[in-house]
Amino acid sequence: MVSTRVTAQRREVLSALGRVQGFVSAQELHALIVRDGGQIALATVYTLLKKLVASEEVDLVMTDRGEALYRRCVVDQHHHHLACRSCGAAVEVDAPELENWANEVGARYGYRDLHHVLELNGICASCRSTSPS
Amino acid sequence: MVSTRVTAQRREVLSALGRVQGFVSAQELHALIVRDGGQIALATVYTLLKKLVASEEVDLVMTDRGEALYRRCVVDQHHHHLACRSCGAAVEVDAPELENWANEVGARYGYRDLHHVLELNGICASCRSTSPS
DNA sequence: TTAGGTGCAAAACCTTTGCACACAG
DNA sequence: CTGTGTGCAAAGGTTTTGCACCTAA
Repeated sequence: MVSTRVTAQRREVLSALGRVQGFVSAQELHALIVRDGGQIALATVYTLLKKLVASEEVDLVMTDRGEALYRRCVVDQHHHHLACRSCGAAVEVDAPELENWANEVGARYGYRDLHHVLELNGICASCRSTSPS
Repeated sequence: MVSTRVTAQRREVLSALGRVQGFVSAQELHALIVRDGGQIALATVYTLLKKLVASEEVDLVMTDRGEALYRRCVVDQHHHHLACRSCGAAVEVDAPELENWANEVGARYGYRDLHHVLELNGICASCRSTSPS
């Protein structure tokens, strides 16, 4: 069976994600949980986050340094991210037209069961004023 | 002095970047160069790519798996791919509206130097008739 | 009872670094 | 000559995996 057990660790991770605003790395999340008295292994944090991302309960963004940042999904529908390559600040963006366009294109070429991934990134205003480059 | 020497390796990297469409990882680029008879160390590929990114001659994006992907900076519009998850067959697709939309969204949130990566995938017609999943 | 969850440590991964040698300018 | 570039291997960081034990349902 593909059930999902409610363990203390799972509760800790979800709780910690709820206590944080914005994105957090797996390591930071683990540190936060332990710091607050929770008991959980780093590997378990990774495992849980991976599942949460797979089930679309958590958003994932990558840093320029190759670090994964996680955040509890705010919006319930399919959306994309506009992320800052410098500080990681991200905004959720809807792209209704894109969804339609993707399906049209897929249909045109006979593709079914379509998925799409869109990643938008740039340098946000505050980073531009902070680091003159 | 901060000069830039034209070495065989540097030429190889630039040449390889030119031969590739879209984004490539450092490792793939290294493999490509070696495969084509070039002689270069993986570490050197990383070193060169890092410099090229710093000097804005090359674009950088991160994968969900924490892998860095590089692409030679080009001003002309790029295209996207519609790939089959089963057999890998891919079609090149233009998305002129997407380019505009991406820039609009970026501007709305004060983001500059925008990049975007769009990946479309599905199951192609021939795979659907061949393998009944 | 039993299948999924957890912890630990080792392994896998990509990337960076230290240092000696090579070579473009 | 000079100092940048290169190669190698070892080290760095993050994430995954193997395996034995644990536990929610």
